[in-house]
Amino acid sequence: MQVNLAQHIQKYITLSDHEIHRLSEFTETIHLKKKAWVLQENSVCHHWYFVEKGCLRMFFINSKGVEQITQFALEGWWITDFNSFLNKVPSAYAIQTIEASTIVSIHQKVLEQMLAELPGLEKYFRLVLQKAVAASQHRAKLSYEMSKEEFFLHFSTSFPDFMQRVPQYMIASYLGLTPEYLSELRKKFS
Amino acid sequence: MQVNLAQHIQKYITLSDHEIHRLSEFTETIHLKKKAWVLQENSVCHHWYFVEKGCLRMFFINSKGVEQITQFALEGWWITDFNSFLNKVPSAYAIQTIEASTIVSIHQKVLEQMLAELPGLEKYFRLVLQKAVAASQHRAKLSYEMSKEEFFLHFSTSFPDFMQRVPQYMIASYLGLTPEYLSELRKKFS
DNA sequence: CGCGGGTTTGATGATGCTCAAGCCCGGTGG
DNA sequence: CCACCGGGCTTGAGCATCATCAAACCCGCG
Repeated sequence: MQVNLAQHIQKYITLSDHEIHRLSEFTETIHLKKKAWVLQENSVCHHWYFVEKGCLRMFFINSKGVEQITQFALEGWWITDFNSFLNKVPSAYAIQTIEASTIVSIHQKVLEQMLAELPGLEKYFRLVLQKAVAASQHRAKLSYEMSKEEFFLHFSTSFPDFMQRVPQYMIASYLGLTPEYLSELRKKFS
Repeated sequence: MQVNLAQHIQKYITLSDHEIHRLSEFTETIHLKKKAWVLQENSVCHHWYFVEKGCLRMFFINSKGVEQITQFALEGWWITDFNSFLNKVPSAYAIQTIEASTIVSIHQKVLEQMLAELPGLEKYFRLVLQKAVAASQHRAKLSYEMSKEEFFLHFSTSFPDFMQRVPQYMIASYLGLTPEYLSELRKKFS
Protein backbone atom coordinates (compact mmCIF):
# COMPACT_ATOMS: atom_id res chain seq x y z
CA MET A 1 0.00 0.00 0.00
CA GLN A 2 1.26 3.40 -0.98
CA VAL A 3 -0.26 6.83 -0.38
CA ASN A 4 1.04 9.86 -2.17
CA LEU A 5 0.87 13.06 -0.14
CA ALA A 6 -0.38 15.28 -2.95
CA GLN A 7 -3.10 12.77 -3.74
CA HIS A 8 -4.01 12.58 -0.10
CA ILE A 9 -4.38 16.36 0.08
CA GLN A 10 -6.59 16.30 -2.99
CA LYS A 11 -9.06 14.10 -1.18
CA TYR A 12 -9.76 17.17 0.97
CA ILE A 13 -9.12 20.20 -1.22
CA THR A 14 -8.19 20.87 -4.84
CA LEU A 15 -4.59 21.69 -5.63
CA SER A 16 -3.25 23.66 -8.56
CA ASP A 17 -0.23 22.36 -10.45
CA HIS A 18 1.70 25.22 -8.97
CA GLU A 19 0.77 24.20 -5.46
CA ILE A 20 1.71 20.58 -6.10
CA HIS A 21 5.04 21.74 -7.40
CA ARG A 22 5.73 24.07 -4.47
CA LEU A 23 4.60 21.40 -2.03
CA SER A 24 7.35 19.09 -3.20
CA GLU A 25 9.87 21.86 -2.68
CA PHE A 26 8.81 22.53 0.90
CA THR A 27 8.83 18.90 1.89
CA GLU A 28 11.37 16.13 1.90
CA THR A 29 10.67 12.53 1.01
CA ILE A 30 12.72 10.01 2.95
CA HIS A 31 13.15 6.27 2.47
CA LEU A 32 13.90 4.39 5.63
CA LYS A 33 14.56 0.81 6.46
CA LYS A 34 13.14 -1.25 9.28
CA LYS A 35 13.85 0.02 12.82
CA ALA A 36 15.27 3.31 11.56
CA TRP A 37 15.02 6.30 13.87
CA VAL A 38 12.80 9.14 12.80
CA LEU A 39 13.05 11.01 16.07
CA GLN A 40 15.41 10.39 18.97
CA GLU A 41 14.19 10.86 22.51
CA ASN A 42 15.23 14.20 24.04
CA SER A 43 15.79 15.92 20.74
CA VAL A 44 13.41 18.59 19.53
CA CYS A 45 10.84 17.31 17.08
CA HIS A 46 11.08 19.98 14.40
CA HIS A 47 9.19 17.97 11.80
CA TRP A 48 5.74 16.72 11.07
CA TYR A 49 5.78 13.38 9.26
CA PHE A 50 3.40 11.91 6.73
CA VAL A 51 3.59 8.19 6.10
CA GLU A 52 3.38 7.31 2.42
CA LYS A 53 4.35 3.69 2.90
CA GLY A 54 5.17 1.52 5.87
CA CYS A 55 4.51 1.93 9.54
CA LEU A 56 5.91 4.00 12.42
CA ARG A 57 5.55 3.85 16.14
CA MET A 58 5.90 6.62 18.69
CA PHE A 59 6.89 5.67 22.22
CA PHE A 60 8.53 6.86 25.39
CA ILE A 61 10.51 5.10 28.10
CA ASN A 62 8.46 4.76 31.27
CA SER A 63 9.70 4.94 34.84
CA LYS A 64 10.52 1.24 34.80
CA GLY A 65 12.68 1.62 31.73
CA VAL A 66 10.16 -0.05 29.43
CA GLU A 67 9.20 1.28 26.00
CA GLN A 68 5.62 2.49 26.05
CA ILE A 69 3.99 2.93 22.64
CA THR A 70 1.41 5.71 22.44
CA GLN A 71 0.76 5.85 18.71
CA PHE A 72 1.19 3.99 15.49
CA ALA A 73 1.18 5.69 12.10
CA LEU A 74 0.22 3.86 8.95
CA GLU A 75 -0.03 4.93 5.35
CA GLY A 76 -1.94 8.19 5.04
CA TRP A 77 -1.39 9.31 8.63
CA TRP A 78 0.53 12.29 9.95
CA ILE A 79 2.55 11.96 13.13
CA THR A 80 4.59 14.20 15.39
CA ASP A 81 5.05 15.11 19.04
CA PHE A 82 3.01 18.29 19.00
CA ASN A 83 4.28 19.56 22.30
CA SER A 84 7.85 19.45 21.07
CA PHE A 85 6.88 20.57 17.57
CA LEU A 86 4.96 23.63 18.71
CA ASN A 87 7.03 24.71 21.70
CA LYS A 88 10.45 23.65 20.45
CA VAL A 89 11.17 21.70 23.60
CA PRO A 90 12.96 18.34 23.69
CA SER A 91 10.60 15.48 23.00
CA ALA A 92 9.72 12.88 25.58
CA TYR A 93 9.10 10.46 22.73
CA ALA A 94 11.02 8.58 20.12
CA ILE A 95 9.66 7.75 16.69
CA GLN A 96 10.90 4.72 14.82
CA THR A 97 9.95 2.74 11.75
CA ILE A 98 8.53 -0.72 12.31
CA GLU A 99 8.86 -1.66 8.65
CA ALA A 100 10.79 -0.21 5.74
CA SER A 101 8.93 3.04 5.15
CA THR A 102 8.64 6.08 2.97
CA ILE A 103 7.78 9.27 4.79
CA VAL A 104 7.36 12.90 3.86
CA SER A 105 8.78 15.34 6.35
CA ILE A 106 8.09 19.02 6.77
CA HIS A 107 9.93 21.33 9.13
CA GLN A 108 7.84 23.46 11.49
CA LYS A 109 9.19 26.75 10.18
CA VAL A 110 8.88 25.61 6.60
CA LEU A 111 5.28 24.59 7.27
CA GLU A 112 4.46 28.10 8.40
CA GLN A 113 6.26 29.57 5.39
CA MET A 114 4.46 27.21 3.07
CA LEU A 115 1.07 28.03 4.56
CA ALA A 116 1.83 31.74 4.33
CA GLU A 117 2.66 31.33 0.69
CA LEU A 118 -0.04 28.77 -0.11
CA PRO A 119 -2.88 29.68 2.27
CA GLY A 120 -5.19 27.33 0.43
CA LEU A 121 -3.43 24.51 2.24
CA GLU A 122 -4.53 25.77 5.65
CA LYS A 123 -7.87 24.10 5.16
CA TYR A 124 -6.30 20.72 4.50
CA PHE A 125 -4.35 20.80 7.72
CA ARG A 126 -7.36 21.99 9.66
CA LEU A 127 -9.36 19.06 8.34
CA VAL A 128 -6.59 16.60 9.09
CA LEU A 129 -6.32 17.94 12.63
CA GLN A 130 -10.07 17.78 13.12
CA LYS A 131 -9.94 14.12 12.21
CA ALA A 132 -7.03 13.59 14.56
CA VAL A 133 -8.97 15.11 17.44
CA ALA A 134 -12.00 13.00 16.54
CA ALA A 135 -9.81 9.90 16.62
CA SER A 136 -8.31 10.78 19.97
CA GLN A 137 -11.75 11.47 21.43
CA HIS A 138 -12.86 8.08 20.22
CA ARG A 139 -9.86 6.34 21.67
CA ALA A 140 -10.27 8.09 25.01
CA LYS A 141 -13.89 7.00 25.12
CA LEU A 142 -12.94 3.38 24.48
CA SER A 143 -10.37 3.42 27.23
CA TYR A 144 -12.95 4.81 29.64
CA GLU A 145 -15.65 2.30 28.87
CA MET A 146 -13.77 -0.93 28.20
CA SER A 147 -11.78 -3.30 30.35
CA LYS A 148 -8.41 -4.36 29.00
CA GLU A 149 -9.98 -7.58 27.83
CA GLU A 150 -12.72 -5.77 25.93
CA PHE A 151 -10.24 -3.29 24.56
CA PHE A 152 -8.09 -6.10 23.24
CA LEU A 153 -11.07 -7.82 21.65
CA HIS A 154 -12.28 -4.61 20.10
CA PHE A 155 -8.86 -3.84 18.69
CA SER A 156 -8.19 -7.29 17.33
CA THR A 157 -11.55 -7.51 15.61
CA SER A 158 -11.31 -3.94 14.29
CA PHE A 159 -7.78 -4.31 12.91
CA PRO A 160 -7.10 -8.01 12.29
CA ASP A 161 -4.68 -7.19 9.49
CA PHE A 162 -2.70 -4.81 11.67
CA MET A 163 -2.38 -7.49 14.37
CA GLN A 164 -0.47 -9.59 11.84
CA ARG A 165 1.69 -6.73 10.77
CA VAL A 166 3.43 -5.82 14.03
CA PRO A 167 4.92 -7.89 16.86
CA GLN A 168 2.61 -8.77 19.72
CA TYR A 169 4.63 -7.01 22.36
CA MET A 170 4.05 -3.73 20.51
CA ILE A 171 0.32 -4.32 20.40
CA ALA A 172 0.43 -5.11 24.10
CA SER A 173 2.33 -1.92 24.82
CA TYR A 174 -0.08 0.18 22.77
CA LEU A 175 -3.09 -1.40 24.45
CA GLY A 176 -1.56 -0.73 27.85
CA LEU A 177 -1.20 -4.30 28.96
CA THR A 178 1.67 -6.67 29.58
CA PRO A 179 2.81 -9.17 26.93
CA GLU A 180 1.99 -11.93 29.41
CA TYR A 181 -1.59 -10.81 29.79
CA LEU A 182 -2.01 -10.32 26.05
CA SER A 183 -0.83 -13.87 25.56
CA GLU A 184 -3.42 -15.07 28.06
CA LEU A 185 -6.18 -13.18 26.25
CA ARG A 186 -5.11 -14.53 22.88
CA LYS A 187 -5.31 -18.04 24.25
CA LYS A 188 -8.72 -17.37 25.75
CA PHE A 189 -10.20 -16.17 22.45
CA SER A 190 -8.38 -18.44 20.00
CA MET B 1 -12.93 35.02 34.64
CA GLN B 2 -14.14 35.99 31.20
CA VAL B 3 -12.59 35.37 27.79
CA ASN B 4 -13.86 37.11 24.72
CA LEU B 5 -13.67 35.05 21.54
CA ALA B 6 -12.38 37.84 19.30
CA GLN B 7 -9.68 38.64 21.82
CA HIS B 8 -8.78 34.98 22.05
CA ILE B 9 -8.40 34.77 18.29
CA GLN B 10 -6.17 37.81 18.32
CA LYS B 11 -3.72 36.01 20.55
CA TYR B 12 -3.02 33.83 17.51
CA ILE B 13 -3.65 35.99 14.45
CA THR B 14 -4.53 39.61 13.74
CA LEU B 15 -8.11 40.41 12.88
CA SER B 16 -9.42 43.33 10.86
CA ASP B 17 -12.43 45.26 12.14
CA HIS B 18 -14.36 43.77 9.27
CA GLU B 19 -13.45 40.26 10.34
CA ILE B 20 -14.42 40.95 13.94
CA HIS B 21 -17.73 42.24 12.76
CA ARG B 22 -18.42 39.30 10.45
CA LEU B 23 -17.34 36.88 13.16
CA SER B 24 -20.07 38.09 15.44
CA GLU B 25 -22.59 37.56 12.66
CA PHE B 26 -21.56 33.98 12.04
CA THR B 27 -21.61 33.02 15.69
CA GLU B 28 -24.17 33.05 18.43
CA THR B 29 -23.49 33.97 22.03
CA ILE B 30 -25.56 32.08 24.57
CA HIS B 31 -26.03 32.59 28.29
CA LEU B 32 -26.82 29.45 30.21
CA LYS B 33 -27.51 28.67 33.80
CA LYS B 34 -26.13 25.87 35.88
CA LYS B 35 -26.84 22.31 34.66
CA ALA B 36 -28.22 23.55 31.34
CA TRP B 37 -27.97 21.20 28.38
CA VAL B 38 -25.72 22.24 25.54
CA LEU B 39 -25.98 18.95 23.70
CA GLN B 40 -28.35 16.07 24.34
CA GLU B 41 -27.15 12.51 23.90
CA ASN B 42 -28.21 10.95 20.58
CA SER B 43 -28.72 14.25 18.82
CA VAL B 44 -26.31 15.40 16.15
CA CYS B 45 -23.75 17.86 17.43
CA HIS B 46 -23.94 20.51 14.72
CA HIS B 47 -22.06 23.12 16.71
CA TRP B 48 -18.60 23.84 17.98
CA TYR B 49 -18.66 25.68 21.30
CA PHE B 50 -16.26 28.21 22.74
CA VAL B 51 -16.48 28.88 26.47
CA GLU B 52 -16.25 32.57 27.30
CA LYS B 53 -17.24 32.13 30.92
CA GLY B 54 -18.09 29.20 33.14
CA CYS B 55 -17.46 25.52 32.78
CA LEU B 56 -18.86 22.63 30.73
CA ARG B 57 -18.54 18.89 30.90
CA MET B 58 -18.88 16.33 28.16
CA PHE B 59 -19.90 12.82 29.14
CA PHE B 60 -21.55 9.63 27.98
CA ILE B 61 -23.54 6.96 29.75
CA ASN B 62 -21.51 3.79 30.13
CA SER B 63 -22.77 0.21 30.00
CA LYS B 64 -23.61 0.31 33.70
CA GLY B 65 -25.75 3.38 33.25
CA VAL B 66 -23.24 5.68 34.92
CA GLU B 67 -22.26 9.10 33.56
CA GLN B 68 -18.67 9.01 32.36
CA ILE B 69 -17.02 12.41 31.90
CA THR B 70 -14.41 12.56 29.15
CA GLN B 71 -13.75 16.30 28.96
CA PHE B 72 -14.17 19.53 30.78
CA ALA B 73 -14.11 22.90 29.03
CA LEU B 74 -13.14 26.05 30.85
CA GLU B 75 -12.85 29.66 29.75
CA GLY B 76 -10.92 29.90 26.50
CA TRP B 77 -11.50 26.31 25.41
CA TRP B 78 -13.40 24.97 22.43
CA ILE B 79 -15.46 21.81 22.78
CA THR B 80 -17.50 19.54 20.55
CA ASP B 81 -17.97 15.89 19.68
CA PHE B 82 -15.90 15.88 16.50
CA ASN B 83 -17.19 12.57 15.26
CA SER B 84 -20.75 13.83 15.34
CA PHE B 85 -19.75 17.30 14.18
CA LEU B 86 -17.82 16.12 11.14
CA ASN B 87 -19.90 13.13 10.11
CA LYS B 88 -23.32 14.42 11.11
CA VAL B 89 -24.07 11.31 13.10
CA PRO B 90 -25.88 11.24 16.45
CA SER B 91 -23.55 11.96 19.30
CA ALA B 92 -22.69 9.40 21.96
CA TYR B 93 -22.09 12.28 24.34
CA ALA B 94 -24.00 14.91 26.19
CA ILE B 95 -22.63 18.35 26.99
CA GLN B 96 -23.87 20.25 29.99
CA THR B 97 -22.91 23.34 31.95
CA ILE B 98 -21.51 22.81 35.43
CA GLU B 99 -21.83 26.49 36.33
CA ALA B 100 -23.74 29.39 34.83
CA SER B 101 -21.84 29.92 31.58
CA THR B 102 -21.53 32.07 28.51
CA ILE B 103 -20.65 30.21 25.35
CA VAL B 104 -20.20 31.09 21.71
CA SER B 105 -21.61 28.58 19.29
CA ILE B 106 -20.91 28.13 15.61
CA HIS B 107 -22.75 25.75 13.32
CA GLN B 108 -20.66 23.37 11.25
CA LYS B 109 -21.97 24.64 7.92
CA VAL B 110 -21.65 28.22 9.02
CA LEU B 111 -18.08 27.56 10.08
CA GLU B 112 -17.24 26.38 6.59
CA GLN B 113 -19.00 29.37 5.07
CA MET B 114 -17.20 31.72 7.41
CA LEU B 115 -13.82 30.20 6.62
CA ALA B 116 -14.55 30.38 2.90
CA GLU B 117 -15.34 34.05 3.28
CA LEU B 118 -12.67 34.84 5.85
CA PRO B 119 -9.84 32.46 4.98
CA GLY B 120 -7.52 34.31 7.33
CA LEU B 121 -9.31 32.53 10.16
CA GLU B 122 -8.23 29.11 8.93
CA LYS B 123 -4.89 29.59 10.60
CA TYR B 124 -6.50 30.29 13.98
CA PHE B 125 -8.46 27.08 13.92
CA ARG B 126 -5.46 25.12 12.77
CA LEU B 127 -3.46 26.46 15.70
CA VAL B 128 -6.26 25.74 18.14
CA LEU B 129 -6.54 22.20 16.84
CA GLN B 130 -2.79 21.69 17.02
CA LYS B 131 -2.93 22.63 20.68
CA ALA B 132 -5.87 20.32 21.22
CA VAL B 133 -3.94 17.41 19.74
CA ALA B 134 -0.91 18.31 21.86
CA ALA B 135 -3.12 18.28 24.96
CA SER B 136 -4.64 14.93 24.10
CA GLN B 137 -1.21 13.43 23.44
CA HIS B 138 -0.11 14.68 26.82
CA ARG B 139 -3.13 13.25 28.57
CA ALA B 140 -2.73 9.90 26.84
CA LYS B 141 0.90 9.79 27.96
CA LEU B 142 -0.08 10.48 31.56
CA SER B 143 -2.66 7.73 31.54
CA TYR B 144 -0.08 5.29 30.18
CA GLU B 145 2.61 6.08 32.69
CA MET B 146 0.71 6.79 35.89
CA SER B 147 -1.29 4.66 38.26
CA LYS B 148 -4.68 6.04 39.29
CA GLU B 149 -3.12 7.22 42.51
CA GLU B 150 -0.35 9.09 40.72
CA PHE B 151 -2.82 10.47 38.20
CA PHE B 152 -4.98 11.81 40.99
CA LEU B 153 -2.01 13.40 42.74
CA HIS B 154 -0.77 14.93 39.50
CA PHE B 155 -4.18 16.35 38.70
CA SER B 156 -4.87 17.74 42.13
CA THR B 157 -1.50 19.44 42.36
CA SER B 158 -1.71 20.74 38.79
CA PHE B 159 -5.23 22.14 39.13
CA PRO B 160 -5.94 22.79 42.82
CA ASP B 161 -8.35 25.61 41.96
CA PHE B 162 -10.30 23.40 39.59
CA MET B 163 -10.67 20.73 42.28
CA GLN B 164 -12.57 23.30 44.34
CA ARG B 165 -14.69 24.35 41.45
CA VAL B 166 -16.45 21.10 40.57
CA PRO B 167 -17.97 18.30 42.67
CA GLN B 168 -15.70 15.45 43.58
CA TYR B 169 -17.69 12.80 41.84
CA MET B 170 -17.11 14.60 38.56
CA ILE B 171 -13.37 14.70 39.16
CA ALA B 172 -13.51 11.00 39.98
CA SER B 173 -15.40 10.27 36.78
CA TYR B 174 -12.96 12.28 34.67
CA LEU B 175 -9.96 10.60 36.28
CA GLY B 176 -11.51 7.21 35.61
CA LEU B 177 -11.90 6.10 39.21
CA THR B 178 -14.78 5.48 41.56
CA PRO B 179 -15.92 8.15 44.04
CA GLU B 180 -15.11 5.68 46.81
CA TYR B 181 -11.54 5.29 45.70
CA LEU B 182 -11.10 9.02 45.19
CA SER B 183 -12.28 9.53 48.73
CA GLU B 184 -9.70 7.03 49.95
CA LEU B 185 -6.95 8.82 48.06
CA ARG B 186 -7.99 12.20 49.39
CA LYS B 187 -7.80 10.87 52.91
CA LYS B 188 -4.40 9.35 52.26
CA PHE B 189 -2.91 12.65 51.06
CA SER B 190 -4.71 15.09 53.31
C1' DC C 1 23.40 -25.75 15.30
C1' DG C 2 23.17 -22.64 18.81
C1' DC C 3 21.79 -18.23 20.20
C1' DG C 4 18.50 -14.80 21.49
C1' DG C 5 14.35 -12.24 21.06
C1' DG C 6 9.68 -13.03 21.47
C1' DT C 7 5.87 -15.68 23.34
C1' DT C 8 3.71 -18.71 26.68
C1' DT C 9 2.62 -20.68 31.29
C1' DG C 10 1.61 -20.52 36.04
C1' DA C 11 1.94 -18.87 40.85
C1' DT C 12 1.50 -14.93 43.59
C1' DG C 13 -0.01 -10.47 44.79
C1' DA C 14 -1.39 -5.43 44.42
C1' DT C 15 -4.33 -2.03 42.63
C1' DG C 16 -8.57 -0.33 42.48
C1' DC C 17 -13.68 -1.87 42.04
C1' DT C 18 -18.24 -3.44 44.16
C1' DC C 19 -21.51 -3.41 47.52
C1' DA C 20 -23.63 -2.05 51.75
C1' DA C 21 -23.98 1.03 55.27
C1' DG C 22 -23.47 5.26 57.67
C1' DC C 23 -22.52 10.10 57.87
C1' DC C 24 -22.57 14.97 56.79
C1' DC C 25 -24.80 18.99 55.36
C1' DG C 26 -27.53 22.14 52.71
C1' DG C 27 -32.11 22.80 51.15
C1' DT C 28 -37.11 22.49 51.65
C1' DG C 29 -41.54 22.22 53.74
C1' DG C 30 -44.27 22.35 57.94
C1' DC D 1 -37.02 27.73 63.39
C1' DC D 2 -36.76 23.00 63.31
C1' DA D 3 -37.25 18.35 61.32
C1' DC D 4 -36.70 15.84 57.61
C1' DC D 5 -34.98 14.52 53.28
C1' DG D 6 -31.69 13.35 49.87
C1' DG D 7 -27.48 13.85 47.38
C1' DG D 8 -22.82 13.44 47.98
C1' DC D 9 -18.99 11.92 50.54
C1' DT D 10 -16.77 8.41 53.56
C1' DT D 11 -15.66 3.79 55.55
C1' DG D 12 -14.66 -0.94 55.38
C1' DA D 13 -14.92 -5.80 53.85
C1' DG D 14 -14.46 -8.73 50.06
C1' DC D 15 -13.11 -9.54 45.50
C1' DA D 16 -11.84 -9.20 40.29
C1' DT D 17 -8.70 -7.70 37.10
C1' DC D 18 -4.45 -7.41 35.64
C1' DA D 19 0.66 -6.91 36.90
C1' DT D 20 4.93 -9.14 38.45
C1' DC D 21 8.26 -12.57 38.46
C1' DA D 22 10.50 -16.76 37.10
C1' DA D 23 10.94 -20.27 34.00
C1' DA D 24 10.33 -22.79 29.88
C1' DC D 25 9.48 -22.87 25.17
C1' DC D 26 9.55 -21.73 20.27
C1' DC D 27 11.58 -20.47 16.11
C1' DG D 28 14.02 -17.58 12.79
C1' DC D 29 18.52 -16.16 11.79
C1' DG D 30 23.37 -15.83 11.86
